[in-house]
This record gives sequence, C-alpha cells and structure tokens, in this order.
Amino acid sequence: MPELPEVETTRKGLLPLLNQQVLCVVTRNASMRWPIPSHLHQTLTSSKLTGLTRRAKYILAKFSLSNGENGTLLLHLGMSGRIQLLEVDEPPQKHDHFDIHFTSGQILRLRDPRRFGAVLWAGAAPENHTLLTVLGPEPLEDTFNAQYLQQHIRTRTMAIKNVIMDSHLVVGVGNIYASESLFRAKINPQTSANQLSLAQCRRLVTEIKSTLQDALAAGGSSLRDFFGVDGGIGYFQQEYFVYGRTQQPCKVCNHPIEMVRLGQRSTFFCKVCQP
DNA sequence: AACGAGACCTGGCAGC
DNA sequence: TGCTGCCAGGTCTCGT
Repeated sequence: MPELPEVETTRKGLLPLLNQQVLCVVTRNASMRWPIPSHLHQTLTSSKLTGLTRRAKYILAKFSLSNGENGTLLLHLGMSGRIQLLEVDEPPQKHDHFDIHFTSGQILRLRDPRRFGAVLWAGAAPENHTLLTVLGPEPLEDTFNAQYLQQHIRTRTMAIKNVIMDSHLVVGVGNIYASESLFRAKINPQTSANQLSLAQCRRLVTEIKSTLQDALAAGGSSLRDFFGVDGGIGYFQQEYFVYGRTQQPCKVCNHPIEMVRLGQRSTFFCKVCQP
C-alpha cells in the first residue's frame, strides 16, 4: 500500500478538507505503533484544518486551535494503512481505528489492519519532532544528488538496496521502488554500497527520482477511484520491471527475474541487466 | 558508527 | 473444511 507515491496521493485527496472545522475526533482503537494521544478529541474539537503537507511518508495536518495556537497531527500509514475521505458517515469497519469528523459532515477515516501506522501530536513545531529531525532529504529535491549519495555511502558496506531504503540517508524509497530503481539504474541490489562509482551514483539518483515521479503520476491519475472505492487502485495499475516478477522474463532481456532476501526483505533483480 | 535481527500486528494464500 | 506456515507496501529498537 503506502509507498511514497500513495502517501502523496492520499495527501492530495484530503485537500478538500482544508479550512474546515473539526466537529469531533473519534479514536476506536488507540493502540497503533505508538498510542494515539488521548487528548486529541479535546485538542482538535472546534479547530480548523489549515495545512496538509508531507515529509517522507508522514502526512502533516496543521490545525489552528480554538485557543489561538497552532498544532500539527502526524499521520503515518505503516504497511497497511489507508485514509478515506467520506462524504457522509458510514458504519465503521473492523479496522477503522480513528476518525476526524468535520462540521461539513465529511469524515477523515484511518483504516489500518496491521496497526503499524501512527497518529501523533507534534505541537506547533513539527519539524522538531524526534521522528522528523533524523530524516534524510526528500528524494525529489536537489539536495539528494550523486555527490550527496556518494559522500554518504563511503562507509557503508551493506547492500546498496538496503542503504537506499534507510530513511536517515534518503526518505521515501520503499521495498518496491528500491528494486525498481536499481533495475533501471542497472545496478545489482547486492552490491556493497561503498563499491558504487560516481557514475553509478548518478544513475541511481536519476532513476530513484524518475521511478518515484512515474509512480506519483500514476497515483495521481487514480485519485478519484482511490478515494471512492476502498480498493487501492492505481498503485497496482503500474507495471513493474522486477518487483514480484520472480521467474518471469525480464522485460529488457528475457532472462528470468530472480529473488533474493536482503535485510529480511524480498528483492527482485535481473542478473543480466544488473551485473 | 554500522550492521543484523527482532519487534510490532492482521490477513491472505498455498499446501497438506 | 480446517489447520499450519509463510508472506506482505514500514521503520524503530536493541545487542553486537
């Protein structure tokens, strides 16, 4: 479900809620990755949603509170989280753990069967939240470039695939797009990070950006469906080069795609295209 | 500092 | 049909 493009798609889908006033907050099951703060109902009732931004895979919902202060709610979808924007109230399903009801009647509803996601209160300065201060640059910003990558992987002997998934180095590269980016960059995912040449760093940075951009475009195109049908359309519409394609022919050279475990995660590659 | 493994949790599916 | 084992889009924490 939520890799970076889906989180961004989710954020955009929530934009109609901007400037709306909160009627109430409903927490049905507070035991997410961290407990959902119990004060949210009190804090957010009568506040106004004034901002929706994203940092890494966190959605930052900024509220203007009734006491005149500002505060930000951090939302993370974990592995199985999904946020719906309901136009009218509907009976909550089994894993619908958290709602924000607006005076318009619309509802932001978080569903997360595995409960690896999070709903956290970050106060007025979310950039100082401990979960956010340790994050590396956004992959699509210019600060994430070949020089930066090479500089930061000099001392890393881990497989490059694991390294690009490390959010301290760069955010937003999940298990699917790590494999896909490395295929496009023609780099074997098992290569020790510190063995990469500058040319390879250039290719990898370029392909991480283009892979995510392509996925963002695909996610954006399915926005209506994504929110209308609780089906996660769009994300799966994409055709992957290697992810989940074990033993199927490489789309470039026809050699069977291979799967290995790296850092306890399935990793897919073509050993001909990615020597 | 860097690494690997474990942890959190539920659901779906293949195989018996 | 039911059970068991394995897998899944994330990422923090801990021991080495």
